[in-house]
Amino acid sequence: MTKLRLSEAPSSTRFESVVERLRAAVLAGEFQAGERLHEVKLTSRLGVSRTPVRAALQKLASEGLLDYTPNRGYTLREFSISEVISAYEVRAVLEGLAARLSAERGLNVSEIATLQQALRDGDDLLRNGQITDDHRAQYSRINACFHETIHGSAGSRLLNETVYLCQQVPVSSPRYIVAFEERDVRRRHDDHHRIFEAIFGREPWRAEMLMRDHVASVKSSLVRSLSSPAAIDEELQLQQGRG
Amino acid sequence: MTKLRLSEAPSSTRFESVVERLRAAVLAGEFQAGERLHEVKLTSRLGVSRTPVRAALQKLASEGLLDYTPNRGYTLREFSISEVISAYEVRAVLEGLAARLSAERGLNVSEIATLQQALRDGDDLLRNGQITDDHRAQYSRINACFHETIHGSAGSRLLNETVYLCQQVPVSSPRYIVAFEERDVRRRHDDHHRIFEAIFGREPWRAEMLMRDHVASVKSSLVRSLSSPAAIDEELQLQQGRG
DNA sequence: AGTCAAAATAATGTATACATTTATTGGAAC
DNA sequence: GTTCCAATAAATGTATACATTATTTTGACT
Repeated sequence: MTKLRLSEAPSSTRFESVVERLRAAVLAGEFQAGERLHEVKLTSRLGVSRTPVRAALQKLASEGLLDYTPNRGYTLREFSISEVISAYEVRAVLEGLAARLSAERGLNVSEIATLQQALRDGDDLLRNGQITDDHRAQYSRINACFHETIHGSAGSRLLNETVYLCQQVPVSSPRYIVAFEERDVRRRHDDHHRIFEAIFGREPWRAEMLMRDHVASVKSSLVRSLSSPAAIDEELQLQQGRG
Repeated sequence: MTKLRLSEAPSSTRFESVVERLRAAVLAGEFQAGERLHEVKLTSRLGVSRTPVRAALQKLASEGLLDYTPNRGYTLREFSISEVISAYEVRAVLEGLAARLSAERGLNVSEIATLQQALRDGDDLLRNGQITDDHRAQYSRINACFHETIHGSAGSRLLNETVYLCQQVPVSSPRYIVAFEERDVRRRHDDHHRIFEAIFGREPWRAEMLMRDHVASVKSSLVRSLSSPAAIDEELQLQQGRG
């Protein structure tokens, strides 16, 4: 019945399409921080009526990307550096919890297979000497798969939803892992091996601690990269648009 | 300009009013778990058009109270006992993080005053021998004030939003603290004193650990109370409506 | 009787007109 | 020139008609 899709669901409704297009526009920096997003202007820009636009704005606000004030509409939220950094802190404790719950509950065979495959894929990718941008992009997918499998195996929908919210904070998204250096990638892949062992071996406390430090290390890398002025400019563009 | 209000903002718009009324209806158990919430039926029931009803449904779905499927509408989400319990786990790690960040950053004078007042109010309330239901209701407010002040002092909006989501899980709301026994209330008030000391004394690690265990102890009490079959029935009503 | 398909029904998705609130503009009073 | 208020413009809030999709019903065919 439904056509075979390569990646995601096809946004059957205009509302969903507008959500994706608006989010992409925001993340691409097409609006300034604090800028107001007028419904009617977006209407002409996106070629749909106000109804799906309004719904999309509400959804993006619920994801934390926009601010909303009754009778005054939506504005692009400002993300301070400290807010971005603390998003990693939040994600670290949540993913740590996911690892602990997963270890307490135990992995099923499907989850074990997926995680082991992700580990092997990572091994293969990092075996060769040099790491290209393409490698980094591939590893980003493997990394997402590894983490998502653990989130899922924790068995808490609320936990999944809160982790999702953390990843909606602009620079906090896992895909920005491509910005990191080679030794960081290798180190994090080693982390994955140890985390899997801890969960597989039913060591909740160790799994939590390892995962927590694993995610927090991304924060550290970000802070380190933000130490150079050029990097700060770069990140600020991503966060706040090219204001 | 704006009139003085006793508690909350007055929901100037129909949309906000519908959100509150619908949420109250859901928490009062006026719908069954998995039941569909038809827009048109709610329209006649609430006396407004579909537009604010749709927006309200979307908001409640974003809070995790409803499920949504495109072209098929909204249904009341089912909350399993394990989901409710893990909501406390999530809240525990998040509030633990809030305490740590608060201790790292330091309390300002206003926050110190608020927390000390909450501690004194609790002391006064618990000094007298017996604890009535009215006392419990009062303590519930004091408790909320204490925790909210710490969340705020952590300085992370994402953290506040994720904690809010945890509290939207039906039975997980702090107001259900009234269900607990007297010695639990006293024990938790003692926790508050120690947590304040840890934050005030800039001991991040200790503050996190204490707060985490503090919130997790609520989970333990809930699990204990769920051990008796009668209590299980009671909680299930709260969760799933009187289906 | 059972199964399947087409028609009818009813729900959600969308566009749009109107209502209400907010923001802007212009001018009178000081 | 500044301040304030009224008038205007423009934005969001709401209702509703229509479009599209999902569900149910009906009836023909096996």
